[in-house]
Parts: sequence; structure tokens; C-alpha cells
Amino acid sequence: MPEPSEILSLAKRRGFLWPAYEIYGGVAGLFDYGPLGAEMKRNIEDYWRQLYVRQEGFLEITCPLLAPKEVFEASGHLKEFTDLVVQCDACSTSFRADHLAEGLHEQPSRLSKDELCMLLNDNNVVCPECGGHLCEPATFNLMFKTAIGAGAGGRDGYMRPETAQGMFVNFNMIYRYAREKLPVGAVQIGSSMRNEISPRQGVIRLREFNMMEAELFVHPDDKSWPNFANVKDEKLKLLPDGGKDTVTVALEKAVGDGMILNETLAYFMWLTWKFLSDLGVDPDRMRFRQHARTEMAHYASDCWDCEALLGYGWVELVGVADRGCYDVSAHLDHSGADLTAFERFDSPKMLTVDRIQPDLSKLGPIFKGKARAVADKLAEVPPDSVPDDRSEIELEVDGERLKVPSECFRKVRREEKVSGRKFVPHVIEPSYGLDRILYALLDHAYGSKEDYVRLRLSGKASPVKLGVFPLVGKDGLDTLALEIHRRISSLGVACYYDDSGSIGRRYARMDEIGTPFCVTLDYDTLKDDTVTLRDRDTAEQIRVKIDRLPEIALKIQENIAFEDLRRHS
RNA sequence: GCGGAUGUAGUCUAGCGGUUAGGACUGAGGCUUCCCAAGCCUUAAGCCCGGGUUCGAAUCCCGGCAUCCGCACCA
Repeated sequence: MPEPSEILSLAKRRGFLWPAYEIYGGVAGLFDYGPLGAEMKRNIEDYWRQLYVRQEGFLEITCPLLAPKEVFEASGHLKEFTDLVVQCDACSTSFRADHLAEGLHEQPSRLSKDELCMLLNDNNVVCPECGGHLCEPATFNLMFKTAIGAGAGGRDGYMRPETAQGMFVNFNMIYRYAREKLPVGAVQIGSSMRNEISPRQGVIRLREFNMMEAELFVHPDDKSWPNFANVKDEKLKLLPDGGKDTVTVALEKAVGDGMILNETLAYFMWLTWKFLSDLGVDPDRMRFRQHARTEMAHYASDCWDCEALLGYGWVELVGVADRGCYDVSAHLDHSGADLTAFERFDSPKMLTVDRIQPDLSKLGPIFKGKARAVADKLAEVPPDSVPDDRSEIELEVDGERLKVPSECFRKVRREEKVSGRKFVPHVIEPSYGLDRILYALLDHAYGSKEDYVRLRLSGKASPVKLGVFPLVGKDGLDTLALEIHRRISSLGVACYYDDSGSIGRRYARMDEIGTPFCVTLDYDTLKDDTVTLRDRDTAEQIRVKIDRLPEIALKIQENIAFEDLRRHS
């Protein structure tokens, strides 16, 4: 297995990844994508779009990175994404306050700052390292805070720690766009930010990172998936919660046995497996690990991480979770917006309902300006709680207790037609770490033998698809090679022209950045319009007609194997 | 955030208080016109940042930043 330092060295040298702002000393957790990295990142994004947007019909949206505070009050990030940290005055060691309160309270992580502070003081908790005095707990939130707008009129804002919230808050728009049908999926590709305490491991833990997230809104009682039948016999490598070893199980069995919670979750786990292996993550170094109950976020009912074995150990590349109704409900509650789907009954139901009907002509003279508010409150009173002979109702309106005499309202019984019901959709979320996936592709593609480095990137992932060389830069070979380069480039295929140095050196340069094939023009080319096509992994060559090159170039993007090209040559 | 180690061209590295910081690879230009990092010539590029000690600092000391390894943290 290659050392991460070898890969990062190559990535820097050849223009995949650069430490950001390096001339100013760099910043931990920030990386630039160089030209090859940017190209490769886009290849990954494009294939993901191909699967999610084109094939599965998800709707791509793009939301701002910056969001107002309210979004994260609702999502729970402001509360849950915050750690309370205490520091020892004597030895300066930091501890999480809720960890120190372990055993003093049932759920210390749920306590507020003041409550925790009191709890620690009352119990005379001292530094576990040296017994020194501890300072007051300080909050550390992993979100980057900023102000939207200037001065006192400015509004508290945060940089999003995930792209998901943009899709949840837009559920009503997405649902309407989809003409009120479920399931409906939304996707978003973009960056998110977390102020990690200690970023490590190259691009594995970044402070600004790229995500490709999908949020599939489904009916809570129907988590089946139409395409599931087509893939039910496909197998996945699973490491279930509590299991010691991975098991290879067919999707249908995994769902049937209750190992994976539902069909939809299983389907997208399979799609993830296909996506990653097509791009070039080695299936032998890939697995799905189920989150333990304690590890799972409080809202999730099942969660599987797709992990790859890298130089750093097993690293999560993708998380596929059933988030239930948590997120949409949270935004519904905080915003008051109607983030529900509507389910039409087979036939409308006639219901007999009792209601309190306010009489505004009586309320007006008594309550004056408050009459409307009183009426609204009256309408919310459960009719069953009001006996028919009750002479008045006590209400709290805007913090004021009022007595409403019985002549101000009537209890009425009505027949109502109910044609369906509203419900909050559940969400299945496949969430992809783009930077980690790109790194995993480099890691699994990397091979070196006696200082000769070869990246066996897939045709889909490789930043350059084809190298084009004149064997010698004269006798018209160079101009013809440039002409071929231009023709292939105009198809939108990334190819690279090189006429400097020996031919071997040029092949070596392409091998090092993972270019699958190279074509070389020689003197035979001038006679019979053929070029040599060289395979990166074997260095074998075949001769092909120049006219076939555009077709071949396009097929490289579909991972065509050299053997297939040889067979048709 | 804590503890330890490290920081010299794009990469790898020599240097151990005293000339103009040396080499290899890579890059660029040329010769060679050649099918797997060949050879020759030319050329570009570096002491992480800031302070201190000293006649003199890449070298010693302090602070910062960054990287790596442990610990902690990690939706």
C-alpha cells in the first residue's frame, strides 16, 4: 500500500492537489485543486450526475454556502454541532465538559452551558490529569460564523456544514416542481465548511470540502424502489453493526433478513458501490459498515458508511442514511412553512367534526383590537374540552389571561369532506465526500516500481484521456499530430500533445498522471494513415487508423479495455 | 487542543557557527530524429515566517505557521 506522503507528493508535483495559500505558510485543512485535480474532480461530478440526475431522475439544485442562523437553529447544528470545552488552569489540557460530567447526569451532552458549569462546580470536578482547577466551559462550534450585512442591521449567518439543508428547506419548491409526486429526489454538488479542531490526513479532513449529496423524499410507509427488482441479486460487502467480519450478501436477502432497513436504502448502497467501482475504487478494498446505535445521529434509523481501505486505514467515502422525517419536520416547526406532501385517499371521506366557531360580532365590542387574536385562539380549542353548558372559556392571548363569555362562540357540528391527508416525507440520504473519493482513486491507482510511477486511473476518472505524440518533431509528423490533437479536443475529450524529449519520457509523463492510452505518429503514418496506440498498463501497442481515433477517444471515457480495442483493430 | 518529531529549488537530499548553500531527479531551450524516464550543451529554481544570541546563523535559542506520529475530537 502506498504511503500517503508518496501520493500527496505526486499530487503536488503533477498538479492534482496543492496546499492552499502556500506562499503565506499554508492553512491546515485547505487545499487547492490544480489543473489535473480540477479536471478529475469534474469527471467524478459528471459521472455522479449521469447516475443520479440522468439515470435516476433526481433534480439538481444549487443553494448558497451562506445561510442565516435560523436554518441551523432548526437543523440542530447550532446546538448539536457545538462542543463545550473546559481547560485546566494548571496544565492547560482541554477536555470536553460533557465527558467530565459523565456519571453525574443521565445525559450530560443534552445540558446547557450554565447547567454543565453548575454541575461541574457542585461536584468539585477537577482536572483528571493533574487535579488542577478548571476554567469555565467555553463553547466551540464547528460552524464558521459570519455576519450577513453591515452594522446593527446585520444578521447572524453561518457557512453551511453540509449541503443537505438547502434541499430540506426547499422541499415545498421541489415537491411542487415535481408536480406533487413522491418519491422525489434532489441533489446538490458544492462545498461546505467545518472549523475542524485539528485537520489531518491531507484531504481526508478539510475545513472546506466538497460534497455530492442526494436527498430522496419518500412516503414514510413506502420505502420500496422501482429499479430494485433489477438489482436484487447483486451482492454487497457488508459489515453489520456488531459483526466482526464482512459478509457478502445479495440485496434482496439483506433487506429480507432485516440487515438493511429498506429497499431504497439498499438500492442506493448498490448504486454507490457501482459508482465507486466504475470510477476505480478497488472493490477488494471497499466495504459498507453499519453505524452502531450509539454512533448514529439521534434522528437516523439506519446508516451505512461506504468505506475504502487507504494508506490512512478505513476511510468513509459515502454515507447512506435513513434520516426519517427529522430534518423536514424541524424546518416545518421552526419556519411554519408547509413542508408536507399530500396523500389523496382512494375516495374522499366524509367526517363529522366538531368545531368552536367564534362570533366576531360579539368579540369585537368586548376585546376591541385583540378580537382577531382571541378568535384565532378560540378556534384552536379542542371542542371536546368544552362542555355544552360552559358559560365561559379561559384563554391566554399574547401572555394575557382572558375570560371569553359563551355568547362569543358556538360549538358546531359539521360534515366535512376530506379528500386526503398531509404528511411529512421521510428522507433517504446518500452523501458523498468528493475530495475523499478523489484521494481514494489516487491511492488505489498508485503503483511504483523502481521509481517508475504509474497511476492506473480508470478512463472515467483520468484527467487526460489520450496522449498524442509525433515520434519526431519534423517531416510533418508534428503538424499532423497537432491536427489530431485538435480534432479530439473538439469532441470535448481531454487529450495532451507532447513533442519534447524522448518518446519514452513522454510515455512516462502520461503514465504518471494516469492517462490510459497514447497514440504516436511515425513514418508509417505518412504512408498508411495509421498510428500506434499504446496501453498504459502493459505498454503494448496496436496500430489503428487515424479515422478511428475520435471514436476510440470517446470510448476511453466509458472505461473501454485495451483488449476490446485490440479485438476490433 | 495536548505531547513528540520534522521543516534547504517542483521532488528527494548534502550541510552540523565562518568563502558565492552542493548534488540528483524534474522543468525550460537546443543538439540528437529516436517507440518506452538514453546521451550531450545551455538554463531556471531553494534555507517556512518573525524575533533573539553572535563579529558572523540554513546551523544555536524563543515565538508563530505548516507537516508527520501518538492522544483527544470527528453527523
